[in-house]
Amino acid sequence: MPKKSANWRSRGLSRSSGIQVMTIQRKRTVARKRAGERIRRRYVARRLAILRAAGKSFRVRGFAEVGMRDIAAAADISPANLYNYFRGKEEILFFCQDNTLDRLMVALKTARKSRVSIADKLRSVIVSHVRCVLDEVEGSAAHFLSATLPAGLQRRLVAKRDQYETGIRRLIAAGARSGQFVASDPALSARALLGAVNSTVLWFDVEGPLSAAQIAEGFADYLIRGLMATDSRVD
Amino acid sequence: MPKKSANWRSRGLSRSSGIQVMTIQRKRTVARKRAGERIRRRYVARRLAILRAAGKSFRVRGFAEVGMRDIAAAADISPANLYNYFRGKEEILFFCQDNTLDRLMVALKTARKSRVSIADKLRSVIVSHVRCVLDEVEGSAAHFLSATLPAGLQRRLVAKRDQYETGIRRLIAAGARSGQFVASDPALSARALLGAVNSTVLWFDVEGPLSAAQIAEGFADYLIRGLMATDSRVD
DNA sequence: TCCTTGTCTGAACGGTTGTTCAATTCATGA
DNA sequence: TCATGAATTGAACAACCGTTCAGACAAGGA
Repeated sequence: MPKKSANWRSRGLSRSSGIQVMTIQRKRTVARKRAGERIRRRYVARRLAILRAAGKSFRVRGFAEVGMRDIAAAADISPANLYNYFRGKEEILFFCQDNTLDRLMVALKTARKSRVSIADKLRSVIVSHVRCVLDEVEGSAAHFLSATLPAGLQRRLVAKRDQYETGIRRLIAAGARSGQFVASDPALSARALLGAVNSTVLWFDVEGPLSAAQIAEGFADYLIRGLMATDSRVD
Repeated sequence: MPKKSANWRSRGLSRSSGIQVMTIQRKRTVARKRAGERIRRRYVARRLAILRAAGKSFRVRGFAEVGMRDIAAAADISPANLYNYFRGKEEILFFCQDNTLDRLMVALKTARKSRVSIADKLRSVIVSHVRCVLDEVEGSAAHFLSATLPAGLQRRLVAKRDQYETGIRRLIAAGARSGQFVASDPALSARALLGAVNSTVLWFDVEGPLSAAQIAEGFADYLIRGLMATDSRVD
């Protein structure tokens, strides 16, 4: 890392989901007075395109192996221009993973609210998870957090990930309490389950024999069967 | 990568398991005539120490994040001296993973030969696998092959890994044929199983609440239960 | 003892990395 | 049409990487 990045041209809309990422954001340009809507839209679109390109690269080659010049090339942009949209490489990774985690959380909450059995809720979560991380346009391996992020960003990602993991753990625990699932350590089962689904990014091939949906179904079958109490089996 | 490493002081015993690694090995020193046993032993001991130090670092921080200077520091040695024992960083990673894969294969073969049920064979493999990758002295995440190795080494590792995976797949298929396991896609189940056990290296903490053995047992319970046919359940 | 041989190291090399910056092009609103 | 500011870029920077190398050091064998 060459230099401590000092100042960055703030944009007023640095985070589309509203959360303030960096603690200090020195403003080079004064706050734009009612910035043009088209400009703003083009800006967020470019931003998204970069995130997609970077996410895809990270997913197939790993964070450390992908350079800024690679990301720039994948996004059809000059390396320097990346810094108009992100503070640096680490922030790009942060948004990739943060975005994926948000989508996982949405799927979790949706499943929790649905009026089906706990097993079916969990199945829905697993299927969504696999499709989410394997999704070609927005996918990102959410659980492979390289420990190289700055402490603050890292802490926020880990917190969100833990929230997700806790949700799954609670689902498993509830299933056990209701007698539908076998009694076991929910933390351990959750970790095994997540480890399995996350590992798909390591070998999934878009042109391979199995589609993401097929993998999702197969994994869900296996991973839920392992939780089922014997006497509640239906098959 | 600064330079194509050209010549390297060959040692005659470059590979303890006998397989020739590099195709060309220019000899700087003429073949040692009956080299002193003490010298030889000290040499392989240092070599092993380096591998252990490097493996531990790789496991907790990842291949790309660990520099030669880190490995050297962890092994209490100067960076330059590493090159007396290995051709370079990539070879160190290769030996780490190759060694782990060898140990996994041994466990697999042992389990296969034992006269127990297929489920118990698989359980033994899973338990060995978890303990193997979490082992503090020699552990290494065998399935996280960074694609940055030179093609030749990479090919050999992948071949060995596939051999292992096929073994597990066969075990699952055999269980299904015998009616002990439920019918499913063995390839998919094997991948899920391996993904789960390999992911333990990402969160395992030596000082955490769960020992490696406990994790191994818990994972084996869950992952085998998911394969069991309903009517052959005993619990 | 001396000579040989292997072990070890500090300093450096070339290359690549993430990042910055001055300058140029482009788009926009008046 | 022009002026303003955003968007973009090539070139450069400092830091770090894996690696090399000449030479200092230690240790056996004679």
